[in-house]
Formats: sequence, structure tokens, C-alpha cells
Amino acid sequence: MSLPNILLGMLATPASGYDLKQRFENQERHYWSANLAQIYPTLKRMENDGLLESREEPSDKGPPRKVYRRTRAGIDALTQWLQRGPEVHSDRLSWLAQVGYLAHLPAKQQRDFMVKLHDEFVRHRRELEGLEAHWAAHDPRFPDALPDPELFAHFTLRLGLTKYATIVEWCEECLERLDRRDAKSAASG
Amino acid sequence: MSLPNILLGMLATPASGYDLKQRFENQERHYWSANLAQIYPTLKRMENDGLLESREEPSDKGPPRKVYRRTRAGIDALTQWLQRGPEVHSDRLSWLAQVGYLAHLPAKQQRDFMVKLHDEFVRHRRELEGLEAHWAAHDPRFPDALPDPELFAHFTLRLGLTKYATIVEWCEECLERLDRRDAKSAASG
DNA sequence: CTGAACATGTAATCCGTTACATGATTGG
DNA sequence: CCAATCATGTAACGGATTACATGTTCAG
Repeated sequence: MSLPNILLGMLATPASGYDLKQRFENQERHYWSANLAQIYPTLKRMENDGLLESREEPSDKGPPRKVYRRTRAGIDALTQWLQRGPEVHSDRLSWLAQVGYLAHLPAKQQRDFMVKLHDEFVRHRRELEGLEAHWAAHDPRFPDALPDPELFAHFTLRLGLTKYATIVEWCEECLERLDRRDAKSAASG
Repeated sequence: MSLPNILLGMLATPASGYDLKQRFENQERHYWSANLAQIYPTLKRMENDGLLESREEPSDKGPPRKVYRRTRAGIDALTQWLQRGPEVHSDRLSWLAQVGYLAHLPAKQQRDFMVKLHDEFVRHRRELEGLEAHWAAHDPRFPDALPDPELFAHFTLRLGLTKYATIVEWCEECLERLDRRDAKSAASG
């Protein structure tokens, strides 16, 4: 039941399904994703439920855009979602499950796996660093004078950055431990 | 497609569906979860596919246990999963999406929300700290002389611990920023 | 003229949760 | 005797992914 609420949150300014998809791929990518085949029917259902209203707008390029806006009922539903308190579900980190079973691979492939992970998360971290740098350069209120909605958007960005930094450091520690182990086994074997 | 592979990884020693569920609720809880209604049919299907074989064993209590063991084909499938490289999907952190929209709540409720989050993750962190302390107390090889499979299990535990620690610290920073904001607005308003 | 980006949708399938269904054993 | 724990399953539903389907505009 999260996607409809997240869409309500994102619709602070009116937007089309296509716009929302773009935002999932940029700003919100580190904590949620959704594809168009899920977004379009969800928006339609929310309109039927009275949470949104839409109007068609001509597009410069391609077919007309269907632009959605929150209704009063939509804003109320969003507020109630927040008032119910934090929704913490168990994470599904299949890459971490994989790390737990790396003993099934030879030492070289174990190392390769951890290096790939490391590089992948460095890439993710860099993307968010780029977002933050851009924000810092273009908004004189950044970071201590940000008004309410942007303050919270910055909170989520900070979590993304520290999360990726933590994972990258952890990968480096794991690689060091693997190297120590292999140095030891080479000496004794 | 992750659950079958994770079950293969967990079945280093033979176990029943019920046993595996227990393990999801203890050791593996910080990176995966599955309930019995998903585990039982998955194990059955994997047996049909030749990845597992089972035998019935009498139980002290309740109906007979169906104990599964990996076949050679199962171990091969697990190895291939690992050789395909890390499976990194986008996280689904609905609590973080909620934080992004907290501007819809009054200041007091914003703070309450962050305090609840903080306390929740402190609890998660403490559970993993308990696991690690127990391990350290009962295994003389901990942490530098752990042999291969346990070494990687420790890697996953370390990630869980630093992940929760990072989130807790982030909650505290957010609370400080909220308090500074409210001190400022009280002075000017 | 071809491919990328714009723009919307449906259908089939798969994964995960909740609810339902059954029954034995042990501790309080 | 009752609740908790042990133990296995099916059915219905909802959420998410992949594949299919259509059509425009602009840059190279």
C-alpha cells in the first residue's frame, strides 16, 4: 500500500505518470522505484477513489499528457499515512545474501564479487553526491536555511549518501580481511 | 528468483521448512524474510526441479518433519547464481519516503515520527549486537580465525550492524536539525 | 531514415502476504 | 484445560515485473 501514498507525496506540484517515472529514476531512486506499467494503472485507480484529479494537456512531442493533481481527500490520505507512524519492513538485499554464501566460489571469484559490489555502490554514491553538489550550488538556503518541504527532502538525500558510504567502507574492510586470509593461507600452504 | 537460491545457501546442513523459517527470523532477518506459506511451496517446487531431496523424520512434538538436503544440481545452481555477480535491486524503504513528506505534519508530530524511527532501529541494532556478542563469547576463532563459511556470515552481520548504526546516527542528526529549526522559529515568531 | 525520447496504456506472469485448515505435544 | 510451540500445507489476493501494443517528434 505504499506506492499510492508515495505518489501523493510526490504530487506536491501536478505531474503526469511519465514525469513521476523520471523522478523515480533520479531523486527517489535510492529508496523507491516503480515502472510505468505500475504507475499508470495506480494513478487511474487513485483518480477513481477521489484522491487525484486529472486534466489532459497538449505535449510538444508525442501524445497528450495526462496531468494529475492531489485532491483534498488525497492530501488527507497522505497525512493519515504519516500519522500511522514509520512503516519499517524487513529489507530484501539479495546481494548481501549472496555474500553470505561466497564460500562456494574460489578465492579469486570471491574477491571479484566484492570488487564489483564495491564499484557498483561507489557509482550510486557518486550520483547522490552529484545531486547534493548541484543543490548546494544552486540554492543559497542550502543546507541550514532550507524551508520545510526541502529540509525533509535533504534528510532523505543524507540518508542515501551515508548508506552508500557505509556500504563502500564495508566492502573495503571485507576485501582487506580476504587479503589477510589469503596472505596467511599462502604462507602456511 | 532470489528465494530459491537463498534457501540453497541456507541448506549447508539439511533442514525442514520450519527450521528455515526460524533462521529467517534470527540470523538472516536483517537482509531477507520469508513466511511459511512461501517457503513450503518453494521447497516442494525445488524438489520437483531436482535441486533438493527430502526425507520424513519423526518429530518429538507435532507431525513428522520433512527434512530437505541439497543435491549436486542444487549446489551447482547456487554456484551459478553467485557467478552471475551481485544482484543489486533498488531498495524499497517506505519509512524513508515518509520522512520525505513529513512537512505535512505539525512540528511535534514530525519529531515523534523521527523518535519512533530512532527507537525502532536502536532495537534492531541491539539484536544484532546480541548475536555478535554471543558469537564472540562462544567461538574462540572469532573474528580473525573464522574459517570460510563463517567468515562470510560474519561479513553479513557486520553490514547489518553498521547499517543500523548509520541509520540511528542519521535519525539523531535529523532530530538536532529539527530542534535548531524550531528554536529559530520560536525566537523569530 | 533511423533511433532516442516523449507519452499512454493492457495482459500475463511471478512474487509475497494474509487468511484458512489441520493436528500433536508440552508446560502452566 | 488452555495456550504456546511444533509442523505442514492450500487458497485468495495484491503488488511488481516483463512483454506486448501504439503513435509522435526531433536530432543526427
